[in-house]
Amino acid sequence: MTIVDSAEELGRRDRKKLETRAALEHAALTLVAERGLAAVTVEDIAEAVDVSSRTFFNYFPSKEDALIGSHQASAAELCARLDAVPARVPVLEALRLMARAEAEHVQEQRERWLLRLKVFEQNPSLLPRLVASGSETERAVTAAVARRAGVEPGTSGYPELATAAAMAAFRVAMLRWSAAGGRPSLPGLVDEAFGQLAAGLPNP
Amino acid sequence: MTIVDSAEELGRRDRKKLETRAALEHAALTLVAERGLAAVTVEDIAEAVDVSSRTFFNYFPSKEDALIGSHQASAAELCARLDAVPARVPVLEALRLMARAEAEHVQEQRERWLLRLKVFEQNPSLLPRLVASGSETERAVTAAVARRAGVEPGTSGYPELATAAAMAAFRVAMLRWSAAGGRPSLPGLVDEAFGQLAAGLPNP
DNA sequence: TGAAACATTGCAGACCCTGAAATTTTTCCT
DNA sequence: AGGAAAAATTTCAGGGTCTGCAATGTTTCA
Repeated sequence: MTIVDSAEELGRRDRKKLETRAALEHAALTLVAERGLAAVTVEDIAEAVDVSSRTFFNYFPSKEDALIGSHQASAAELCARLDAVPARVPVLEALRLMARAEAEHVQEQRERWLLRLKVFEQNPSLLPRLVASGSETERAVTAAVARRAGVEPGTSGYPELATAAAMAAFRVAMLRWSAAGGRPSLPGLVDEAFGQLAAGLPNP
Repeated sequence: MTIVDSAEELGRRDRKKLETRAALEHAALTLVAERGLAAVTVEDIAEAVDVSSRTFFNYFPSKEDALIGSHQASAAELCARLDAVPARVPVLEALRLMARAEAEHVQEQRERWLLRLKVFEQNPSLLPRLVASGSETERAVTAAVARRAGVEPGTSGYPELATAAAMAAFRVAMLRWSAAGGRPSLPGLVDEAFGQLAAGLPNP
């Protein structure tokens, strides 16, 4: 949405850049879905888009990053969503709202994400990166949680745990959604996971 | 402990293998702690132990794996611990006991683990691998949880979520322990994290 | 001791990723 | 339109990771 909207305000150059980036991403996803991660080289991907391999690395720092894509919510975006929730709302509830918003964002790009998740399932080495466990996003969200909870980071462990648990809930919801072919409502699955968390993970 | 015990029943060959493996692990950890992950090559590590780089790859499939080490509880071991807990104990409580046992195991190798965790903190790209994100261990534990909870895996999402949350709790406890220089009791920190989980992560 | 089993090594090679310089394309200004 | 400035792409060179394969040692056991 953001991309499409702003694309019309961009010059030819930046439009082409976005196109190339999207094409590389798409080629990477489809090729890896077909052959598996190990059987696809960067050169394959670059050739499918008809650019040099060096150009690929101008867009993505690694082969994996092309699969993860830039669709990932940026740390700043997630934190902004979190900060937008009134302070009286409990932390876990605020995290749930953040995750819901992200889930709706994902559902808007159904096909793309279902393909991506299929690739992730078939290549488990990519799984940890889901939801940006790059520890950059996690760190930022953790800091935002610490602010909200009124706790100094690094002492109680609460912000770290709440953030990690929320990420886990989101990841589980995404994988269930994917496993069910994208049939159920993703925000619904997110709510369900957060509900179990809030209830203290009682026996089902 | 397992290693030391069984070492005396092994022949010279296997004893030397364990020695070489441990030496490579130790060299990798100390070198990376000194210079950082990117500034240490496999050849550096191999040379420090006086073997060829090719031999390094006979022991570890990648540079990172030498840092993670084989001290990680194997999937089978973790599941065995989980299965050993009486069935009437709630799932989360059983996971807590499993994590505690693992924590005690870690504390027995204090220095080694503190060095490892220091390296992990300084090289965040390694963090996702902590607690066996190999998704092999996670899968096995998830299956054990599903069995215990009497749920068919892949439908409710409960086993996946409970496992992921437990792993997160363990990871947070480990990092807090490391950040505090290994002063607090690791099992205590684990208990604390699981306590917060069981309480539904209420605002602190 | 001799043979089988196994560990180590050197070598060739594919692949990943980076820096720097050369080339082409796009933009912008007159 | 014309041409200079800016930016993207490409080529090239090179270091690092990791894998087969064949050769060479070393350990084990009969």
